[in-house]
Amino acid sequence: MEFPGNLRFTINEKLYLKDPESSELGRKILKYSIILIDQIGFESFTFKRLGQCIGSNESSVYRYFENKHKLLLYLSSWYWSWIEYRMLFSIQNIADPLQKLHRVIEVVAAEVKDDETTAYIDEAILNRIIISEYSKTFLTKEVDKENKDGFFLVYKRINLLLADIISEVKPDYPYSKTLASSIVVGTINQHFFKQHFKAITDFSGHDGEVASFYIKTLDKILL
Amino acid sequence: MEFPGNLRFTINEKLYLKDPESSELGRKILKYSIILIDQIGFESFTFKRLGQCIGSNESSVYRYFENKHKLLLYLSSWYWSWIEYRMLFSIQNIADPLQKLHRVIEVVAAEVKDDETTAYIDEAILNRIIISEYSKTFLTKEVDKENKDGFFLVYKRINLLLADIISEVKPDYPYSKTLASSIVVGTINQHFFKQHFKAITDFSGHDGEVASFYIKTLDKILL
DNA sequence: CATAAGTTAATAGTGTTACTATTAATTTTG
DNA sequence: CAAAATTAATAGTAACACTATTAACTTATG
Repeated sequence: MEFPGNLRFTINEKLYLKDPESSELGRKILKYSIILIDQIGFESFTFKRLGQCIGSNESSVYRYFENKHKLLLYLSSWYWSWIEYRMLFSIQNIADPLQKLHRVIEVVAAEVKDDETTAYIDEAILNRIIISEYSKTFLTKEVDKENKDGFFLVYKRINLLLADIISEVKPDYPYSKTLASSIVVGTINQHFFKQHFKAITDFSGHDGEVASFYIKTLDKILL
Repeated sequence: MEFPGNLRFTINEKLYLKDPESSELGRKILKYSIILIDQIGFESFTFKRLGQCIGSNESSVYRYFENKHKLLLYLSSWYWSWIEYRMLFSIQNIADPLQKLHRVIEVVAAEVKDDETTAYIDEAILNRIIISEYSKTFLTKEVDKENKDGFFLVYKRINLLLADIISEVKPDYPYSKTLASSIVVGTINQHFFKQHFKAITDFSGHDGEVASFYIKTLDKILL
């Protein structure tokens, strides 16, 4: 797949105080927060450590993001926008619904290799962060308020895109949204189990297993 | 369903410093930590606030649990032990594998009404905590170490019990474990979506919807 | 070109959290 | 009943999340 270089997505403005893509320091914050969260985990990640990491300090980071929760929401929005883009790209000019379904599943369920879409965002590492940290963005007491603010819009759009394709494959299927959402979140869970709870998966470790499980399962459910 | 009163489960000893079921204060800690975590969320929950809540203080709580993460793991272990017990109970003397599968799904996927199993644990509230906090117990950098310590054993046992029943229904099905784990974690996700991301489900809000979705889906996959 | 205005970054703080060491009070036991 | 063991509260510490203030540097304007 070939993508235009230096892709940019529109991110909800309420997620940042100053656009991190607009300055050198901002791009450094994005790049190294991804690396640092992956390395030490979101709980141990602090703006102080990030500041040290980029040769700046805490309060400079605070001028871009209100707190680390918003930063994680920003990175997640970026990730899901990138997935959405690739989903739409992968089904361009494809007419057959089943074909579309399979391609879209490949995109959400695939292991991500680093891709040169942007210089300051390493998609492979970001994918690991989403696997282990994404659910923390909505498993909070503020979820309903933040949902109203549109912080989960891109994520929900991806779920509905998949649901629509499911409906194209089988128009009378009554659970397209539930099925879609259980697959999108399911792929993330399975990637985690594959790495940490091997006992409760049948995967042997090679690429594309998660996608192929969901494709086979969907075929049985819908055909 | 009828259960013996005052049920007790064996909880991994590494999860506590002093057995909370062995004293009045300990039982109060269990009871009110469940209520408080549900009320304010796990992030805002502190031992100081819990101490105030039970008319005691912080350091007394620390004599029972090393930190709030271990307390959450304790509560989760209790919850999954209770689910496992009810799963096994529900399939006693049932010979038909498909019947067993359906009953077991009803147990994992059901909304929990308070049950009088124990005086100091409100299962309905605990179920809400599991829905919004359980994944935080394993989405940490310590997961592999804690997995070796057996902190997730009961959870994995439930997944494997379901996988075994799937294999009984269809012995040649190659993904029983993956399917089982995607259902157990899927039910929890769907309950959350039902409450907070209604746009990505097809549920209308009445009881048993999640269970019935998974039962129908499993029937299509396996039969 | 000088100076005001605006932007950026660092210092130094505050209140809270997570956790510990110490001491005081109570209960158990020989 | 005294010694030993257990329990509980006080008082502390280091780190964290976040803010107010000030210093420095850049840009705009008369």
